[in-house]
Amino acid sequence: MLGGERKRKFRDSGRTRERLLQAAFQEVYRYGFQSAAIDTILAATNVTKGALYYHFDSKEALGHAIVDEIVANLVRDRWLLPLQRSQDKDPIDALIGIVQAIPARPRDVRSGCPLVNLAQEMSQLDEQFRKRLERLFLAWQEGIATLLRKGQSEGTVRRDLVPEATASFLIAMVEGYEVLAKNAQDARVWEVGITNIVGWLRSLRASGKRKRG
Amino acid sequence: MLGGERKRKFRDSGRTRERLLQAAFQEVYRYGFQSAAIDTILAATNVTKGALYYHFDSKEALGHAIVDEIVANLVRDRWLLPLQRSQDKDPIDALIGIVQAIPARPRDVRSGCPLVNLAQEMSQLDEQFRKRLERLFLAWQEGIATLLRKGQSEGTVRRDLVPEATASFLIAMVEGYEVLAKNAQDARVWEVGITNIVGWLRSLRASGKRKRG
DNA sequence: CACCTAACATACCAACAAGTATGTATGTCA
DNA sequence: TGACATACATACTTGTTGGTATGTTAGGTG
Repeated sequence: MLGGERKRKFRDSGRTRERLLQAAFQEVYRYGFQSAAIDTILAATNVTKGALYYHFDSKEALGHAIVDEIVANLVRDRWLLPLQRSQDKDPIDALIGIVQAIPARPRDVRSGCPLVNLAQEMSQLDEQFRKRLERLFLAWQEGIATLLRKGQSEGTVRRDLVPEATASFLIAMVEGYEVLAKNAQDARVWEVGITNIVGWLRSLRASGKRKRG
Repeated sequence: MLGGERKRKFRDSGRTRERLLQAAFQEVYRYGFQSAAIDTILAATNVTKGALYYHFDSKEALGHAIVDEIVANLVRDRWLLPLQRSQDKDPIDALIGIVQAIPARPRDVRSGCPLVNLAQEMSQLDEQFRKRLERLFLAWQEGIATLLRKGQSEGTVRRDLVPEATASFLIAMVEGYEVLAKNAQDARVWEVGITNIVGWLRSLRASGKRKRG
């Protein structure tokens, strides 16, 4: 007995917090942090203001939690974990696969990348925000750079390129197209971008392959 | 007599409008459109609310004017005119020069690109904004594509690439790095980006040159 | 069962926002 | 010179915002 799940609809602190975070993320993702309205988040979750301010000290703290928990997880799920999981594959093929797996549904394209959205809006206005976002960017970059280094030592990636700089180049391309596609509100812009990025990725291959040949 | 300039300090409608636009641009550039405060613009210009709403129907109309007049001029001055002026030069060299001429002072890097800032914030929220911004993006892309086409017909640019797609690729790179550098609040990120972009631009050259040898 | 605190709920506030109603001064032209 | 539209100035309204002060209730503990 002692049903762990049943009747846990009320007074489940962790779940309330999680629901607030999710709704807040959606609101911020849509309207930006500054224009995100607390009342909208409350309406979406059927939670009251007292409850929200019990879980989060301020709107700013709520925003920081969104970055630390939700956006960080997105980066992890879409990049860091796939990068780790492809330790045994060809690095370039792995990167191509990851890039092509970025959500390309109209809804995603129209809303843009959460990380870029927040960085663009907040990095100049709130140093706390900026630092948190920079952590994610650096982890992202480092994940790619590590894979590139591995490819270089294995002879599948050109040795003349600097892993960190190349990684940031890839990130810049992805984000740049994300902005373009978002402005165009058109998934085809994104698809063209993917094609171009993939073409560029192929150009990173070492010309004379060592392994397996 | 009839001094055209003297005592034209007051009641100069055009000048008042222009000052409002400039101050509004600065405010929007800094805080974003939604968070830009009319009162701040008024304080910065010593203009009253009645005067502002005489020149602009609404905050939205003010924002549209910023895009149409100020941001459009930035695109024109930094890209379209330089692109036209370099009709006689090697297209790749011209593009490299233009990219390297993008303002890289810390202040510019930290604030980002006005066009990207606005696109990122508004394209999903206000179709009027989006359309105006898209006009600028398309003009930008077309300017680059035209130069690439010229290079292709002259034999200095690779014939296998699609001018429009390549142009948008370049734009995505520039904007992507602009976002990265803005988030890092570090001009060095931008400089690394320029180096990478220039390297990529060189890869667009036709391998065997036809003209001049 | 009593008690206590974590987890909420309600009602309110002060600040600020965009926008407007209305008044006033200025230049122009008959 | 006087009428009149242009170009402003002032004061106000209405709505929204993040935040808070003060309750109330659930649920575990002794």
